Amino acid sequence: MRSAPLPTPRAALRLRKLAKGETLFHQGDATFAIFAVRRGRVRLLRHLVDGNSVPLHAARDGESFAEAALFSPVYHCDAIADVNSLIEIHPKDALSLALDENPETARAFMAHLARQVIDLRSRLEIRNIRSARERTLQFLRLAQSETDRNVTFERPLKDIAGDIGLTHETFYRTLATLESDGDIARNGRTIRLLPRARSNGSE
Amino acid sequence: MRSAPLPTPRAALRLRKLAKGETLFHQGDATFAIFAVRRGRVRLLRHLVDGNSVPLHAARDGESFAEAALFSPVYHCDAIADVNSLIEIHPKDALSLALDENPETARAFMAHLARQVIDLRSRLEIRNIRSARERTLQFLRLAQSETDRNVTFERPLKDIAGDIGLTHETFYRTLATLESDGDIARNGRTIRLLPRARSNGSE
DNA sequence: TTTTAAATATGATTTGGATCATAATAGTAG
DNA sequence: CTACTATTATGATCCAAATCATATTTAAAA
Repeated sequence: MRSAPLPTPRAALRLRKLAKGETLFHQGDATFAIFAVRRGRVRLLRHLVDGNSVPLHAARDGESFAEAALFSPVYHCDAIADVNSLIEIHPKDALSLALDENPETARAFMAHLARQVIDLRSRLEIRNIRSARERTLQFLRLAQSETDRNVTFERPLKDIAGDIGLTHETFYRTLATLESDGDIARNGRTIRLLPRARSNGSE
Repeated sequence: MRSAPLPTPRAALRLRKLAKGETLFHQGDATFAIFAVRRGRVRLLRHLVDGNSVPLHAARDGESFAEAALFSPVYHCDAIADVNSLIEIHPKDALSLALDENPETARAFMAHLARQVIDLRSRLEIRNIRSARERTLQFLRLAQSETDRNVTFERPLKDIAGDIGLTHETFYRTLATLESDGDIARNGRTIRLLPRARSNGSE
């Protein structure tokens, strides 16, 4: 459920390479664009009045970020490349114009945002499950395709573990247990939910 | 950082009371509106092909939900009142028309969604912090007002604990420890971050 | 190819938050 | 005012996931 492309006119889209540690924008800078990560990882960091800072997000491959810049005169956080990254730059003026002039475009952008909201809410919901086993099962259920019951991860399981808030050790172990219990079948990064993998039958 | 109202024309807005357990819509139903919770709580539940179901979200006071219905012919989950609730109904046709005809309105809706995306991402980020103490501190830092360093919770601390993924016992204990360490000052549901409460200075 | 690094995997141990229990306080309903 | 309920609070114990350690396998680089 990665994000769809932003509806920026082709001609206006720019790309920029960021070296590890390089800053894309600073908190307080005038907003000039919103962005998407083509390749790499960008950390968003908010500085507080008391001198502390709070990590807000780490945007990864395929993710857009700083969408709110469209509606704000300044950025509300720093954006710093965590690793060498390739970034799509969607200039505010072009995007804003496209959104105002073309209702189709506006709808596409709204849909993009709405989908993200849904996705993020469900991720939070999954994190409310304490048990590694149940959390993993629910995650797999949500991630499975509509047609077959397979999930294929394009990224290392190690990273998936982080996504759902488990250490990689615990995630590997949990998958091993689920497999030996007959709840899932595995083939590398492809996992199939087996029929017996039902929710806790106690209710 | 509760959500702003949806930009529905006054005349089109409807209200509906839901009794505890009552269903607002079913997965697969044709979409007719998006919603907001005035008072109460609504659970969103997705049914899977394999017969299992996954909780997607629990929308509470002030929250909008099913925003994606604007862009989909059918609902992708059930919505069931968890407790007696009062719901705002924002009919699709009126809202859709308003969005298409008035760029201002469309912008307001986009901003509403974008703000939610930011908020949700930061909540997820906070959940990546394992230590109850650090998670609580970061949460307070994000929640503090821009001007003074106070946070006042309108809801029971018990509920706040759930929001950040801690049991209420642990949350109470953590606050007590932070207070006795001089990291925060408390007055009921108002908490002030004290200057010495800095991030882990090790990096 | 060989070398090196990253991902996958699993064992041993620790620990911090969950759980269970109980109580005091505040808030609400009668 | 009294009774009842929800919230806040704290102690004791437990346990599951984190941590630390160590291989093995896979993938990438030289």
